Amino acid sequence: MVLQKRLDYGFNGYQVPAMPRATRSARRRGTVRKRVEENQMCAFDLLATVAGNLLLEKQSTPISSNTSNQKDKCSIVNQDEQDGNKTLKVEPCDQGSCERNFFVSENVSHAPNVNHSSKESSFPQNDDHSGFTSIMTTSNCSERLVAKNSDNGKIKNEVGSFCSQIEEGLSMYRESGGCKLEGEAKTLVKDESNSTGKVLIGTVADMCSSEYPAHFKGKPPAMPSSDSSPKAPLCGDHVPQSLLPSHRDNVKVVSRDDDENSSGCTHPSTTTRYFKRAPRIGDRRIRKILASKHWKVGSKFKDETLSNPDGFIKPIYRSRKDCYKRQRAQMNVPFKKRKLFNHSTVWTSDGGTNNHGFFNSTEKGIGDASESCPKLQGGTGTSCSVAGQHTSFQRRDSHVKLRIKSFRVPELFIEIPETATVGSLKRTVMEAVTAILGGGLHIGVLLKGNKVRDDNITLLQSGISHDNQLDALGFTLEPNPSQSPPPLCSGDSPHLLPGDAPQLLARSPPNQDIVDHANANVPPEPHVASLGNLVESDHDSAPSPTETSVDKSTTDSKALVPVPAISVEALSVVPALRKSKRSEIAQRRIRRPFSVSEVEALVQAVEKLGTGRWRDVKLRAFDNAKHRTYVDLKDKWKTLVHTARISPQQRRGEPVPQELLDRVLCAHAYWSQQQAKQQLKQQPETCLLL
DNA sequence: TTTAGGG
DNA sequence: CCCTAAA
Repeated sequence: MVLQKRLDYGFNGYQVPAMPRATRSARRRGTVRKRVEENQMCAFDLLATVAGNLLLEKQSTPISSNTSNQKDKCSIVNQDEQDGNKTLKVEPCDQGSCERNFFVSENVSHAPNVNHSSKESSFPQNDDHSGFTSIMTTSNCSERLVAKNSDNGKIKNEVGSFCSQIEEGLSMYRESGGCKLEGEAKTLVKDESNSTGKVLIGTVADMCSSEYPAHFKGKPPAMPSSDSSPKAPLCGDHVPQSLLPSHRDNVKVVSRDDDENSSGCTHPSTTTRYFKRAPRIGDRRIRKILASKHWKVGSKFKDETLSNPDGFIKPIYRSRKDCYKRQRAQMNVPFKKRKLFNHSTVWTSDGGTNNHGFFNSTEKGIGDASESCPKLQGGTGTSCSVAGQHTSFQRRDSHVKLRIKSFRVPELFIEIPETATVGSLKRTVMEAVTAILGGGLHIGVLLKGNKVRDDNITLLQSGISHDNQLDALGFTLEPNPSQSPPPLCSGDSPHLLPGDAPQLLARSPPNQDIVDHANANVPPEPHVASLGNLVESDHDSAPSPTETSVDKSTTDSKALVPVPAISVEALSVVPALRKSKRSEIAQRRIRRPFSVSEVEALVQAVEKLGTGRWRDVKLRAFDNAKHRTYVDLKDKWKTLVHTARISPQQRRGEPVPQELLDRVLCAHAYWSQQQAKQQLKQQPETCLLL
C-alpha cells in the first residue's frame, strides 16, 4: 500500500527571542552580524538563520543537558546488565508491541548501555547479551515526536514535537507544468484502493521506533566533535547518551544519512542507521519512496503513464522497480552531483550561493549548539497545536523578528506490504520523516506565496521587513539537494541519505515542501519547490532554478515567480541528458563513510561473531542499513584493521576513536587465533586420516 | 548467496 | 567500493 501523508512538525524554538540565536548562528558561520542588525540581512542570511536554529534545536539540546545525569545513567546501565539483559532485549519489535519496548527503553535505557567498559566486553566468552544490550536503547523519540496529542505536557523543548497530522490525500498533488506526477499520484491511489494491501494512513501517533535501537553507547548522533567533549569520559569511553527520551528526538531527527550517511551530514545519519529492524520479511519489503515530480517528468515515465491510462498499476510498478534497481545499483549520481555531495561534506559557507554550503554551515554550527542553543521555552510541549500560528514580525530597531510555529513536512509515499506490522509501519514512517529531516533541510522563504529565490537581496529589499509584508512571509523546509542526488530514471527516488533510509521515498511535490503555515496569508499548500533542487545540481551557482517549481494550481504562485516554465524546462531537459549520458551503466555506489557509531556496531558484532560471519554481522548490527552489505562490512573491517595498525597521523577521514581501534585489533587478534586453532585441530585430524 | 581477497 | 573466484 502506498501511504500518503503529511506530517506537521511543530518547532517550539521559533519564538520571538529566537532572533538573537539566529544572529549567533550567523556569527558562527562568519556571517556579518551587523548586516542583520541593520536590517541589511539578505534573504540568504535569513534562510541560514532559520536553518541554523532548526538544527540547533534539534541537536543541541541533548548534548548539553546530559552532564548531570551521566553518572546516573551509567549506574543505571550497569544495573541493567545485572538485572538481566534479557528483559531488555529489545531485539526485534516486530509487532505492534513496540510500544513495550519503547517503554522498556525509556525506563531502562535512560542509559544506553554502556557496555563495554573494556575489551572484555563483548567477546564471545561473555554472554550474549552484551551485544544486545548495547543495542537496546531505543529511541523514544518517535513517541514523543508524535505525541502531540497524547502528551503535550511531556514534550519539552523538543524540537520537533512532531505532529502527526497526516493529511491524506491527493489534495497535495499539484500539477506542475508537464509534470506527470499528478497522474502518477492518482494512479497510485487507485491502485491502492483496489489492490489489496494498500492502506492510507490516517495518523501516525506513537510511532514506535523501538526497533531501532540507538546503538552504542549512546553516542548521540551528535557531532563527532562533541564526542571529544569532556563529558565523554564519564561513562567509560562512551559518550554519555543523553538519552532522556526527550533528547532522543533530537537525535533522531538529525539523522540523515541513514541512507545514509551518504549525505554529507555525517552525524545525523548515524542514528537512523542503527536502527535494528526486525527481521521480518515484510519489513524488508517496505519501500519508501521519495520522489519528486521533477523526476517523473522524465521522458520515459511520462510516456508510459500517458500511454497506459488504464494500467495504473503497471506504470507505477515499473517505475518503482526501476527505482529499486537504481538504488540497488547505487543510484546514478552524476558526477556533478557527486561533487556537490562531497562538497557538502565539507563545511562550507560560501556566500550562500548554494544550498549545500548553506546547509553545511548550519550543521557546523551544531557543534556549538549545545551552548548557544536556546532552551526552548519553558517547556511545555507545545506541539502541533501550535501549528498555524502566525509568524509575527515586529519591527524594532530595524530587526525583523519572526516566529515560526511549525513546518509542514511534505507528503510521503510509503509502500508497505499488507503483512507488515503496525510497528513496522510506524518505523517506516519514522524513517521517512527522519530521512527528510535528517537529510539536511534547506529552507525556502515564501513571500506572499512566492518563493524568494534570490538569497542575496536584503530583507529590506525583498520587502520582508515591511510590516505589511510580514504576514505574507512563509518558510518551507526542503530536502537538501546535496543529499539526494537525482536519480536517473524517471521514476527514481532520490536517496535520502540520512539515515538509513535508503529506500525511503518521500514524495514531495515540488510545491509542498514543508511549509510553515503560520501565516494565514500563505495558503497552506503554496508553491514550494522541494526536490526540484535535485535537478538543480546542474546549476549550482544559480540560486535555485529548478527548485522553484511552483504550483500553477496555487493561486498565489502565479504572481511573482514565473517558475513553471523554468522548472519544466529544467526538469525535462536535465533528466534526458542524464539518461543519455549514463544510460544503463551501473553506477558505482555512492560512498558512505562509516560513522563512528557504525564502526562501533561493527566492532561489537565482530567481537561477538568473529570475522568470518559477515552475513551474521550484517544481520545483527546492520540489518537495518540496507546500504551496508556484508561485503561492505567485511571491507570495512579490513580497513579498520589496517587503520588500527597505522599511525594516527596516517589516518584519514572521520577519526575513529582509539578505543574502538584497540578493540578492533583485539577482536581481530582473537578471532585470528581462533581460526588458527581451528585449523590446527583439523590438520591433525586430516593427518591422522591420511 | 556468502566468503575471502585482490584491485 | 568493486569484482570475482570459490565454496
